[in-house]
Amino acid sequence: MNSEDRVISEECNGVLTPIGDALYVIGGKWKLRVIASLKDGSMRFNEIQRTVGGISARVLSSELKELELNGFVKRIVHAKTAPVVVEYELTPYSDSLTEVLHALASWGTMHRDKLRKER
Amino acid sequence: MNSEDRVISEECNGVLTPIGDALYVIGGKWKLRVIASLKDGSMRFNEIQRTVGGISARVLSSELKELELNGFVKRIVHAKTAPVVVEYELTPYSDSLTEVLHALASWGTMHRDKLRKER
DNA sequence: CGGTATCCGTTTGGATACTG
DNA sequence: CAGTATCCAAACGGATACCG
Repeated sequence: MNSEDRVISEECNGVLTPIGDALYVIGGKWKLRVIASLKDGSMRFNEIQRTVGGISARVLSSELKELELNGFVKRIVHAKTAPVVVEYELTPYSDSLTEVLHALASWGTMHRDKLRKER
Repeated sequence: MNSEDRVISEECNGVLTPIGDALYVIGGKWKLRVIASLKDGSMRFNEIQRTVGGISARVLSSELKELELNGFVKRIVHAKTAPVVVEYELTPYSDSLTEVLHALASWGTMHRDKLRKER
């Protein structure tokens, strides 16, 4: 990349890189939905699966690992119980996503209304 | 789904469905980036490809078709030119995504800063 | 330039069974 | 319950060639 290309891609549209960064971490079909579902409080594995709906255990498991790795979710094992109870809860850092979640949810609502009226 | 389940999934967390709706339409790796890149004004195919970066012609072509179908983008053919010139521009409806794009971009910026400081 | 067609490896993700 | 293992189908997506 030469200096003129940099001018084009960074000066003219500095929003592309941040959006790319964001999608890299919270993009995909499930991550935001898992986070949103935990907004109401901590939940157990099968509970999340039921709440999110349509996600398989295998996929949910890997999503939760990534979310933990990126600091959005904390995995809590209540030891000394049999069978073991595991809970997932949001970290304070996940609060930083409030605006994103709100914007997305309200856009989704608006869009669905629009489609309904068009039909 | 019985009525009690409905209470759980709709009343306790009515945000999941809208988020699902939104991701269905503007989710994926590229759609928001293509829209963001067109914010600065209409562009031609290869221009978009260069600006977005990392997207192949085949994929960009199919993304643009979906975006057109969903009313975010308008395809404009300047006829009577040889070779034909095609431009893509955002529709007024794509303005409804301003908040989403802004929230995502500013979160991305914040997150990148956070990672940089942690290293 | 603005794409489309084809090929093909990679990734995603569902279903099912299984384990501690 | 909280996952993991395996298998397998479908989707994604890059590379390349090609067309008007």
